[in-house]
This record gives sequence, structure tokens and C-alpha cells, in this order.
Amino acid sequence: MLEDMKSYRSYAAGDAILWRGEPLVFVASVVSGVASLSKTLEDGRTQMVGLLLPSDFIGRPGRTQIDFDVTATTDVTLCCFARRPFEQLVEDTPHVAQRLMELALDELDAARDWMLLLGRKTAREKIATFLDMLARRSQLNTAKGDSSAIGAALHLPMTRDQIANYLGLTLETVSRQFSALKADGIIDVSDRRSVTVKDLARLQDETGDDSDGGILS
Amino acid sequence: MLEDMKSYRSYAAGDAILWRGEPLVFVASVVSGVASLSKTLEDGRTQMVGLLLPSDFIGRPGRTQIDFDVTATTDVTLCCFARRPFEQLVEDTPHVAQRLMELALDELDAARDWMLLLGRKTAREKIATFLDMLARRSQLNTAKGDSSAIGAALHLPMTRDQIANYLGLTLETVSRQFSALKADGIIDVSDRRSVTVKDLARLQDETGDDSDGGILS
DNA sequence: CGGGCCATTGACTTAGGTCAATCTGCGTGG
DNA sequence: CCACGCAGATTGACCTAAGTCAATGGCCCG
Repeated sequence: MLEDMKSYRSYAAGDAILWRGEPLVFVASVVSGVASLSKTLEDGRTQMVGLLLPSDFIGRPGRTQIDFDVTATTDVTLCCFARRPFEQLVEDTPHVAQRLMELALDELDAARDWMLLLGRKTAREKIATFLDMLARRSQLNTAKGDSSAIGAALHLPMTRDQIANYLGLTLETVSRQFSALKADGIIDVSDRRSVTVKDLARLQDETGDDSDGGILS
Repeated sequence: MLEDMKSYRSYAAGDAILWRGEPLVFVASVVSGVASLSKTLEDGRTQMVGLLLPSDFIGRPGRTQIDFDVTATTDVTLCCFARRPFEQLVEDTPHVAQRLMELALDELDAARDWMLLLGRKTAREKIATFLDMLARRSQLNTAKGDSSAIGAALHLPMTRDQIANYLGLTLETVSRQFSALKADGIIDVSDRRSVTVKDLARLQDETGDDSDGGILS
């Protein structure tokens, strides 16, 4: 059974978890901390192409390589399974295959939202979208249903530089936009690692997104 | 059997195939022509988030909605299956589920490459990457193995405006970059719908991509 | 107490966007 | 068969959002 083959691995903030092109020996799920997927151009410009929060999955049944780097953004603990036996499990259990497919489709949707952000949003819209996303995500993980956790401090899991790489900006622009949103009374930036959303509605207005807001599942 | 439930639909260039949020009644595969997936901000800025060429698949087992628009970029013919029976087939045939999963992962990889392009590449690199992608794709579909179909005219399946929406640029910038690449002797732009790659190596240099070039499968 | 490491802020540059004029075909109807 | 009109493409002049470069500030940790 799968339980028998799981193991835990920990990485310190900044450590590489997987390198692009390296043979993929395990699949994993994030237990705690934040990891990121990123791609690099030959001259060193980099772009994060995914953020892995707790419960997210790393790995691709049927692939032996990945073509991005996986890095620990904060200290991270993973729950790992050897790839071969895991694939066996996937083949034997249709239900698991279907679940993985859904995960892949969710990631695809997230990737496409991010494409819109990267291709068309202004710096201010990018920051607003990023904060809104963090607010939604952290709300899910805490008080489910309590829709107004506004005023609570949002923890930023990354440095300005990493945020810039996620949003396709420079760290200076990220910093300036934080300051601007603060000056406009939309957020508060006390500690460098936390932001308080003072006016969520206004923050959402600033995202540029079509307001009819997606699927009401 | 699946054969019994397939039907063909055709759309003229510019026609909507599916609207965002609309209930998804069929899945389909592209028989001929080119379709695109796109997302729009509230003020009308749009970003293409995918291009569907012949043999590409539209649809997501387990989802009843999509949150992008699907539009016919050129005249398009689709081969459609009703969604419910198709999903039944997927559940009954593990092999099909696995194949779909691979398609989803391929799309995810393509989406991530595009994120790097949108977030970090210059206009010139974007155009070079776009042309290189078209060259690779059209080579696959024609003379397999003949690696130097250089000199052959590449057909552009879209207008400058659509290319701009795909690359996160404006149509003017697309036009200027075509002119610049032409002035540099890398391509030739005779007809507005076709481009001849005169120096593929140089074109690839201009993409900005890490030259060790991905996975040698 | 001191030395990194982030972050912020300012001054200046620039790639790409915007606005506007012109050009090029191409299909249509007289 | 021609001329008209229109949709797309090109080109130029100018503007601006964001990048670059550089100085300064705060904070944590040894």
C-alpha cells in the first residue's frame, strides 16, 4: 500500500528541491511551507510559473522529467512517494487517475489566469490580484465560511524579489505599488512580511478582473 | 460506441465557439482550422491563453463550465461528442483517462512556457518565439524528419491583432518587430499571411530561451 | 555594536503603448 | 473591367509605465 512507501523530506528556504531536466524520482505533496516552480531565460531573467502551497501536489505521472526548477520559497516539508510504485497505483486505481486529472486541470486554470495577469495587467493590478489571491487562499485554510476576515494580517510567504518574479515585475516596482496601495488606504504594510487588507472591495476593484467573477461552483 | 455519437460542426473565422461560463455540452477535437482560447479584463483588454491547432482537444471531463472564450480564428471544423456519454467512456476506459491526463499535462507545459514569454520576454523575443513555434509545429505536420524545411513559407493563421493578443503586445509592436526581423535578414514577409524563415538558427538565438533546449525525450 | 540583507525611495532611461496618417490589397457592384 | 470602399497592415511622432541605477534606511542576528 501507498502508506508503506511515503517518507518526509525537509528543505530550508532557498534550497533547490528539483532541477529542470533532472530525472524525477519521486512525487510529493506539500505538507508545510511554500515552494515555487520557475523558469529561466539564458541571460538569467526568471519567471515563477507556479506556487505550491500546503496540500498542493508535485509530479506528473508518466513523465520522467520536468522542465522547470522547484525551489523552497520558505522552509518546506514534503511528503514523498517513489515515482514507480506511485505510477503503479495510478494505473491500478482509476479513481486516483481521475483525481490527478482534476488537479492538472485546476493547475491549468490557474496558469491561464496568470497568463492574463502577465500579459495584460498593470503593475498595480498585478499586486492587487496577488494580494486578493493570498487573501482568498488563506481564508480557505482558516475560517471557512467567515467571509470577512478583513483586518486580519496576511502573511506574505515570499520576499519582494520573489513576488516580482511571480508577477513579471521588478522588486522596485513591487515595493512602489505596495507603498501606493498603502497611501491610498487600501492596505497597511507594517511588518515587511505581512499586509493588512483594509478595504477588500476596493482591492478587488483594482484587480482589473471582470467583475462577474468566474464560476459560482 | 463513441463512433456513434460524433458529429461535425463548422464555424467561420471570427465566430464564437463557446462562451465563458456557458454550460459545456460537448467536447471536441479540432479537425481543421485554428481556434483560440481567450480571457478578457473588464475594460476589454484581452489575452489569448491557448491556440488550438488540428488534433488538439477542447473539453474537460468533470467540468461543466470553462472560464475562457473559445473562438474560431480561421474557419474551423470540429469533431464533437456529447459530454455526458463521453464522460461515461472516460470512466469506463482507464486508458482514455490516462491519455486525457497527458493532454492536460502537455497543455500545462505549454501554458508555463507561455507564462515565461508573457512575463519576461521582450517584444522581439516574443515574435521570434512565436515564429519558431509555428515553424516547429508546421514541420511536424508535414515532412516528419526533414529538419530543414527552411525557406518554405510559414502560413500565419491569424491577423497581427490576434498575434498581439497572443503575445501580450499591441498590433503596432507586432508589425514593427516583423519589419525589424525582416530588415535584419532573418525572415521575409511577402504576403501579409505568410513569413519565410531565412535563418532559423538566428531566429532561435533571438528567442532568449535557454539553449540547452528542453528535454530530448 | 556592527554587518548583512531586504526594502524603500529618488532620479533618470527606455521599451513598448497610443494616436494618427497612410498604404495595400481584395472583393463588390456599377 | 474599373473604381470604390473597407479591413488589415505599416510607419511615424510622441508619451508613459515600468525598468535601471544608485543612495539610504531599518532590522535582525551574531
